[in-house]
Amino acid sequence: MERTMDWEQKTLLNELTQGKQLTNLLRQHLHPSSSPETRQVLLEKILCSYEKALSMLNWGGFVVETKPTGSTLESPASIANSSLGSGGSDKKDVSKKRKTSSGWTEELRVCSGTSLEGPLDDGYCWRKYGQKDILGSNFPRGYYRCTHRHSQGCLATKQVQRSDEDHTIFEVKYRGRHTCNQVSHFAVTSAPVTREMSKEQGNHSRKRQQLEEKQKQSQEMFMSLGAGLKVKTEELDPREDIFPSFPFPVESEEVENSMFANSLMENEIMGNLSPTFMSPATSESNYFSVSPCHMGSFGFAQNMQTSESDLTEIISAPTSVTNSPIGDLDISSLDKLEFDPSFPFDNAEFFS
DNA sequence: GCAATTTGACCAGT
DNA sequence: ACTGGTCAAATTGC
Repeated sequence: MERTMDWEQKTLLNELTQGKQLTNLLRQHLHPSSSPETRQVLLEKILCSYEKALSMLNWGGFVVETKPTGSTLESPASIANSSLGSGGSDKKDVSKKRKTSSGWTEELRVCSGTSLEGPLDDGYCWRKYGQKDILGSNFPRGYYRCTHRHSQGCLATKQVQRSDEDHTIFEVKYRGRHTCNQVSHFAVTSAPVTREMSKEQGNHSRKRQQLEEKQKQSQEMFMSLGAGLKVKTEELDPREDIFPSFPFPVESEEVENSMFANSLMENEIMGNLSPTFMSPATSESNYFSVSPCHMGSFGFAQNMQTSESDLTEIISAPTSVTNSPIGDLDISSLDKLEFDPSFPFDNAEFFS
């Protein structure tokens, strides 16, 4: 019902408020004594907040100018808020409105080719809210939204559908960005828990309760799947891709785009995920300390569509999965920092 | 009893 | 009119 609007407004308000607070912070750090990095970060976050807010207001128009610079700030919430009209249907504003495909920011293919069937989970808690038989598809498409939709107003959603060609492949589309504080251990540990396949397998498990169990499982799964996993991003209309707003796997692409891509990519492609960079501990701790834009900036991955198909093959699931949590962490705006040992989080205090 | 899933209905875009 | 996305009541499971 009106909740949708409330959330949007709330989110919008939060962004604007955040922008204001960050601006104040920046003002405080205008002193010469303050480090330039700090100011830079604050600046980016401020921009991030405002872009989010603006994009929210412009959802329908897809107006988000992203700067191909390192400080990829994009409008996260925009997409998320876009439409997932939550609950209220009777209200004219949002409700059961159907968004065109353009709303989907990312499409991935998760292939679990080995013993363990089912797609990898991205580490978030999803709640299924619908299923549809799609014309021309042998398998139904499942619709999921973030479990924290109501509690935290997280508007992230995803679609999962088994591939006709290869039923071991799950095509996953994401839309919206997680604005919840959810930090999944799966994600961190790259554990794949597959809710989307729950139906097919009749394996319904309540996440929290069985979290640990899953974690184990998924880890094993992950290990076994390892090489066999593939995560592909499919090309979308360039225009539609303006919003690369999805945290999870997409990340791999972003990494490619990012300035530090080279070095990182090398490592990842070679199968050496840099644990240091994405150590769970780091992720989580940073997650909270640097959350202002944590959902915000993954974009620009799309620019890379060029060699996507090839790269994606290379960029094995491990990478994306492993990274997913981080993606959520806000690599975007902090990307540089993440890799800058000098910057670190002694500055994190600013983001409280 | 609560939370998640299922599933038919509803709605809007094409 | 058809199709895809979402809602929400009913169902299921813990």
